[in-house]
Amino acid sequence: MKPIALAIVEDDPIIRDSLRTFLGGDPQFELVHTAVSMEDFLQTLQQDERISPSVLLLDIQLPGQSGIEGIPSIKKLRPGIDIIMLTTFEESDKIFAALCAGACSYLSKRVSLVTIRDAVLTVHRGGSYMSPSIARKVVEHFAPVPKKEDGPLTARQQEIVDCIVDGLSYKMTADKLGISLDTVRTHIKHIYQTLEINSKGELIRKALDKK
Amino acid sequence: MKPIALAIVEDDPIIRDSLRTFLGGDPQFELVHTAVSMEDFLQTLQQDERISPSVLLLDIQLPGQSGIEGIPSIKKLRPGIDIIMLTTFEESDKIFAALCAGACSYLSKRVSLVTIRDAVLTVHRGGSYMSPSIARKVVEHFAPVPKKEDGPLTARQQEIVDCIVDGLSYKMTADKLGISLDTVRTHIKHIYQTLEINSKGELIRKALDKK
DNA sequence: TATCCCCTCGCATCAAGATGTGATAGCGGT
DNA sequence: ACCGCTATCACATCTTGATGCGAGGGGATA
Repeated sequence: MKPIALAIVEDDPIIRDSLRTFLGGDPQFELVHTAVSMEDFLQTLQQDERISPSVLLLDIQLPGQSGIEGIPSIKKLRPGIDIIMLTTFEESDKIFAALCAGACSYLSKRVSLVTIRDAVLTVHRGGSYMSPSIARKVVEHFAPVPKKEDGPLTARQQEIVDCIVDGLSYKMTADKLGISLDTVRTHIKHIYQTLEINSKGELIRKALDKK
Repeated sequence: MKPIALAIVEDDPIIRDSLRTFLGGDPQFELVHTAVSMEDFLQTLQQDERISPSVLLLDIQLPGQSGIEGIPSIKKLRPGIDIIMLTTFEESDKIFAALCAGACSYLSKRVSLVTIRDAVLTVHRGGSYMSPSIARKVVEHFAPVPKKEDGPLTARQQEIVDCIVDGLSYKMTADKLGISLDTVRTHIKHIYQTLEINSKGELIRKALDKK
């Protein structure tokens, strides 16, 4: 089994050294690079093509460019790299920003070195490890609340909305539903009042959002 | 420490019994109910208010109503319950459907009983445990691919699109960007030509689709 | 320099949408 | 029988959007 090429970007010397010692001393890993800032790391990747870690432990809070901001640049230079974010805080915003940018795991720094080691192994096997509390935030993103309420619109109103969202004009909608143009207008009026909006654009967005 | 009230819904007698034996024999848990189908379980919840598990292990593949379909009903009867899905397969569709319905963890049945036990404890502490391969699918949902291809629009055009999609009118867009209404119109015109569309509605849908 | 693309702006016109006032009719519940 | 809700339609008015024609300035490039 070839060792896993590993890189670390972390500004705190204490944490950096403890990671370096623990992971670097493990024959499963080969610590190919350690940097103290995004700028540092990116420059190294650019200058030396041979440095190609397969997993990166990346601090989220860095002086200068933050870890999250740097992810796109890293991915551009080494597309296949798997990124594990390390963080002190567990703010939802940061979590989602990091995941959207392309991170594949998100760990609180409070976890043990063993957990971090296992996370690296897991990620390298194509998995993903999340701290439990972070995972919970992620799943809550999918089901913000048992708010499965289908809009407070009547069946007829929903039909009109569907037509509009399908790109039909009022006229075409009227034809399709076999009613008059003015009736469509009236429905739209009521729909706007109900949804507290006032333009077709907002209607389409609302309708598309909840799908 | 009070034991965690636990329920199990699982049709396979072998898995059900092994869960029952292992978890039921652990003093950390109190196994308040075991059902073989959704229908069974829902009926029990309805008939006996006292049965109020705080964590539910729910098979996804059940005869009759599936586990996913049943989640809304369960949540309606016992809103506070934390649901851990158990599954044989790891299809993205099912995973997301379950999470959207309100499940808070998702486990492959291949994992060990110890892992399942730990997942229950984790969930009860307000966390969430995901099998690594499932977690990976979840994170990929956020960053489908480094497919950051911004449409064939110029930077300026994209700014206008963003405004429109944000619900602004041409007038408001013009004000926000500090240009004239006519200029916005001109941009829109070009954007429509480029994207081969001819209405604000289509623009919004296109823009929203690729996000 | 000549050329091309992009951003900017103006005017004009017609279509589409937003909004108000009002009216008729059916259906279900009190 | 009366009330409330929904669906239907009409007319009027004003705003917004779609589109065509034209034009000047700036930057990049051949």
